[in-house]
Amino acid sequence: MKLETAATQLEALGNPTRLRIYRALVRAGEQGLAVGHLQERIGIAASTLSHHLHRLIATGLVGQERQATTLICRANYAAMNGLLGFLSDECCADVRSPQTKDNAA
Amino acid sequence: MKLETAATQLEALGNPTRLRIYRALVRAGEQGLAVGHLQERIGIAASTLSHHLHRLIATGLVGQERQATTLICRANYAAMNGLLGFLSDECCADVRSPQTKDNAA
DNA sequence: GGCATATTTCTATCATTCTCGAAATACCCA
DNA sequence: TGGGTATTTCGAGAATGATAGAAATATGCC
Repeated sequence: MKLETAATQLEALGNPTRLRIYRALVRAGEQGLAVGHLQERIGIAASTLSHHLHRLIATGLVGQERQATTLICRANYAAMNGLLGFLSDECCADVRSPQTKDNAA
Repeated sequence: MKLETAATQLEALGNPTRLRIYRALVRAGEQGLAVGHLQERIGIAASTLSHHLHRLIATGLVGQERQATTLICRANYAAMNGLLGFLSDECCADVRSPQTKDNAA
């Protein structure tokens, strides 16, 4: 994973409102959660929620699927695992042997 | 860990420049890295680097220690582990059993 | 087609962030 | 104390982000 991709995903999760949204979606599991239900749960304006959802979707952390008039949102677990992998590989895994890694910034 | 704390740390890592800084510090290991060396490595203005370092330090992800005229920066591995723990516990761990968690957003 | 519900897009405002150069400060050494 | 290096603070400009109300669009149902 490119550093810029990881940064974009981290930034997406780095807003309290979006982190709440994402957490709610993860807790909803495979079943997902409709935008309207998300709105009730988080308690923000629909337009604000739409804005934040777009950012999460743009990073690949969240997916959407239409079911009739409602849009079901789901957390993309693979994306989160990729991000955690990046953090582990690039930023955490070599605490005890930093010299084994390319030291370029 | 509070959600707001996690969001602040994620936001701190969610900027490409800061993620580079953080990665360089992690790779430097326990020895740490002087601000000046960081600047050479990342290639940004000293004032910009200082600004970003402050944000990383404010979140607890990075620590600083004075050695004469130079300031040594170090990654705070405990903080990163706490953040990864939050993501696992709150956002990832219960993929297979979402109903066992408090569902409030 | 017409209505109802769900969601987005548009528009606007306010706040924050990123970046850098210049000036100021901190620390050490002679 | 004077000078030199390291780093921060100040000031400013351009860009981006968060928020929400109003209007527009999408979909299904009758």
